[in-house]
Amino acid sequence: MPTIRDVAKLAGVSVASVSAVTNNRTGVSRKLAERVWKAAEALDYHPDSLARSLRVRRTETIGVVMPQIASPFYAEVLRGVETEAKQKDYSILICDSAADSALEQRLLNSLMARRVDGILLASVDPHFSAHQLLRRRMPVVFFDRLPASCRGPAVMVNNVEGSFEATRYLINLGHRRIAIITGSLAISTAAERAEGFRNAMGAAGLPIPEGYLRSGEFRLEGGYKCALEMMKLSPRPTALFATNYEMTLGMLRALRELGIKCPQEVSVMGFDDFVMGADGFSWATMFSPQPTTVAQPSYEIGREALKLLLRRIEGFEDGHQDGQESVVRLRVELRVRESTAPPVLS
Amino acid sequence: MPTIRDVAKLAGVSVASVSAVTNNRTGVSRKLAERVWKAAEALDYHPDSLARSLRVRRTETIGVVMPQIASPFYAEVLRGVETEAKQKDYSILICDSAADSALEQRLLNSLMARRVDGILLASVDPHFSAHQLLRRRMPVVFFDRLPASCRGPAVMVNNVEGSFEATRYLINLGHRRIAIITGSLAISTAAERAEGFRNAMGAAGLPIPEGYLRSGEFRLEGGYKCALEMMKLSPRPTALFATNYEMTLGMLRALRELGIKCPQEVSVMGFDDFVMGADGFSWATMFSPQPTTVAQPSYEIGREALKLLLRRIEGFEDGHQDGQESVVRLRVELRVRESTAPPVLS
DNA sequence: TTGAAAGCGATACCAA
DNA sequence: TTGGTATCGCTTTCAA
Repeated sequence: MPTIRDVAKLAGVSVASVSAVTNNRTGVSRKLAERVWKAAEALDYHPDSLARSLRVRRTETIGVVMPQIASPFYAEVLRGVETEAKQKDYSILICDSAADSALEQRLLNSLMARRVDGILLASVDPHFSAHQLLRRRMPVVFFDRLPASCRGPAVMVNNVEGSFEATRYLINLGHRRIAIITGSLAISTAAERAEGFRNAMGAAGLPIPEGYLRSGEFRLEGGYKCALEMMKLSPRPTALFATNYEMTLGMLRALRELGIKCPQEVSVMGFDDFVMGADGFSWATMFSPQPTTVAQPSYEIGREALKLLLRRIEGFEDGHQDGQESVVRLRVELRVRESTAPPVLS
Repeated sequence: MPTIRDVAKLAGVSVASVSAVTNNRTGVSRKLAERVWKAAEALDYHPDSLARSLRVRRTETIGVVMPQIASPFYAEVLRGVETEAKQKDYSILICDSAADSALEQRLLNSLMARRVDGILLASVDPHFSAHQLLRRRMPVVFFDRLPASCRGPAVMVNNVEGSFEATRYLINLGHRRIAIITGSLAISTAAERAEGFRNAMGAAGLPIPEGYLRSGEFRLEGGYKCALEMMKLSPRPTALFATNYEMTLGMLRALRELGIKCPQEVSVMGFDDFVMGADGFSWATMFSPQPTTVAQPSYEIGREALKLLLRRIEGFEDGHQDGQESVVRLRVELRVRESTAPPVLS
């Protein structure tokens, strides 16, 4: 691989000049620039960004750590991050922690060793401590969820209100016995969605019987198993509320296996929407029944998170570390489809 | 950020010794090692991998470039790559070319500037030339698809045979009028799947009428639009064969909108399976009807591709560039579900 | 067993 | 406008 020295030699100039040219710095004569470009081309020269970053102490790269890239929600967030990053000429390093907090820790260390300029994090660990990051002066912005001991900066959605609205929608349909399944309540999103549910039930004077609020894993299996068990309760719920994408699918699957018709016998309220890539087709239309869901602006979450991080990076460079508690809340939206209907009279 | 010098100073030893210790090299006294570790801990020292890579001329990192991470097929391939990489202590840089060949080029350049040790590529450009990579001595392994001008190394599936079997299955069910939709025939996977289809139809002495073989975009919309049009043909096909995941969904959606019952009125053969993350639940079970598909061993593709790349990287280091044409073909598997049935007699 | 010093490939200051 | 050279943080001879 040719280095800047090779180019300098071939062009008959100094390395400083080559550097000036390749970085389009002002104050170089056309003649010299041309010679340099020609030499660079002849040698197929490409600057080593490792060496460059080492010197300038900046990588123009940010790291993104999330629990599962394959999940449509996170994939869509990622699209938002990438879009915004491309505009700002930042590269991004994508890391999938596979919902494993030890792996997450390794990935964070690796990102810091790589000297990324900042990190976007949806931590799998609800007790994650930002201490290690702050100590190393690594700018970080949380998204989707906020660990208990952190106050920001973060980009999230208004989970409480969204969950409240969704529950109220079911109540307005006439449902009285509504059961909810959330992720581990240690995770902020799960706790907030449970809170919105409780608020709405309380406001309507409705009880939440034993077994009607379950928290399990934020996964397909979690929704599946919980739905199976909830359908054994008596009195049986007339509506189920699943608080993320995977759980929604799991519940629908359980109902199908039990031969319980949705929405005729039981309504299902889901969470997260099901958009597919750039063409805007919604996956929801592929399912049967098409799930009514609380849709998060995933793409926007990604964009906002990156914007906030870049502001924070500049802040670090300028020396002031304020804005540490700024939390951006984006609005969710109820998308009514087929899986919800008034309850059967009983 | 503390550097190796700071540690050396605090421990009262030379930087060379610190380096020796942190890299667990043999031949350092326990005493010295202890002093160094204590100092490193006290300072919260973490080696700069940029500087290290610059010096050792190796990053222990490989780049993966794919057209769409959000697609379940590629996401699953990625899981395979990550699993294998973790075992071998390699980091991976994930790049989403968003089916944009200019962006793909930028990403490749960025990866090379970052001095990754090798690249895994599913190029969006069927006429991609590996010239640029070879000239810069960058080891590359293609996966999923192989550009026309390249002969390997690559990891792919036996598309021709898989498509042949799938078509034969439909024929054995009694179908005579079978239509297929593929991606652009310039892409090797699409061409191979079309070939398997033709072979099977030919072997059975069946014609492929005008309009029965369409190639469009490898997307949901492509499958959707094609199915709409194929259903207008006369005579109308009794079975449709979609040759990737998104197209399969698009076709099912089109049939539903047209009010055409699947599989009672028209059978649909799909491609790619629908597994969801590590829990092994198949997405296929969420759809109605559940699609019969040709399942690719996506996860294995990822693992094999990484293994092959690592062998290739070692080869480059040892100076011999052979194995450039080795193509690994993995086997697909027909998974019969609900979307296929014998044709209605007419 | 430990340390001094050269060098990886860039950038940037300062002098010419 | 151009060039010489120190420097970024680390590894790696080679000599002590």
